[in-house]
Amino acid sequence: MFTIGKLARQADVSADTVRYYEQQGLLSPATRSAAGYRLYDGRALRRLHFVRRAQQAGFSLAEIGELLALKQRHAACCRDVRSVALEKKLQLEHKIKMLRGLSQALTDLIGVCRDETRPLDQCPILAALENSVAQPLRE
Amino acid sequence: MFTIGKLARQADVSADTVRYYEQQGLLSPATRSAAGYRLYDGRALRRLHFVRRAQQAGFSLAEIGELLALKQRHAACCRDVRSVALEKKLQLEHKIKMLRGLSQALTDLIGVCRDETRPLDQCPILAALENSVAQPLRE
DNA sequence: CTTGACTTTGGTGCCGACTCTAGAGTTTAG
DNA sequence: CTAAACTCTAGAGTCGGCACCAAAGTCAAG
Repeated sequence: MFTIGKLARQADVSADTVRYYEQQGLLSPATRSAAGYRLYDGRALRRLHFVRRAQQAGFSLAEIGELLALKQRHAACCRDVRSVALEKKLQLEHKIKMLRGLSQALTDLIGVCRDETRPLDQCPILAALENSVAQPLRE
Repeated sequence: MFTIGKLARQADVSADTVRYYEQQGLLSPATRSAAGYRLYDGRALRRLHFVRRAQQAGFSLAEIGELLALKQRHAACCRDVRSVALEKKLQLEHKIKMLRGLSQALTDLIGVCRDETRPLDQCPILAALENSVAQPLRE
């Protein structure tokens, strides 16, 4: 059993973050010491790692909460987890498309600027921004 | 000369948004009426369009502030604008790479889950999240 | 002249994931 | 025994880009 600081160091997060996760219902101490210190065990450490890794995989804390809830319910099966992941992947790809649209719009803007020494009032980038921008992707 | 509501409608934003832009130093009224109403002219409208289009191109309000500041300085030239745009494009592409890494990590996770009816305690997705996740891209 | 639409200011709230503060109590190393 | 390091709670602050509110003043139509 170890205190919050040791837990936090092992997962490379701050103690504040651990307390925040607890407040969000993602992680709770195995028990408390007589003085009220949170005490964690190996399971808590694994759970904290789970949270961090799920974050690295792009899940929000709320979504991680769902995953953890699924883990609890024995009625749930692997398909449920898989569909959460699929849904998240769709969201990610949508976002990527939007960003690619933005990137392309910038490429267009940069492309129209040939003579870099031109004074600003003739800058085609600024002119393009005043009139219109290559449509990214509509949301 | 028109009041804030008319300006806002012409650019399809709310009057609150226009005031917010003013507070951020992006846009100010040409003058005020005797009663203190903000009064805008065509230049303000063009500027507001500029702000919105630059947003569509992926610039934050702070970055748009830089672009506008460049427009003011006559010493600046087209190259300066171009380099702001290039920088922004690099940031965008970095973000896209990160997201693609996430998406790939999710693909991997989804891929290991073959038998969807398996009970949760054998779910390979959850197992993978407990142990490690395909490294996205390190920030 | 009244009604309703508009505008003003200053303020608060929202999302997400923390981060920091203050003041008090606890544990540990020397 | 003392000083440093740690932990507790509750609450506020951060970032960006607004939305929403109230109370009061102003303007245009009928």
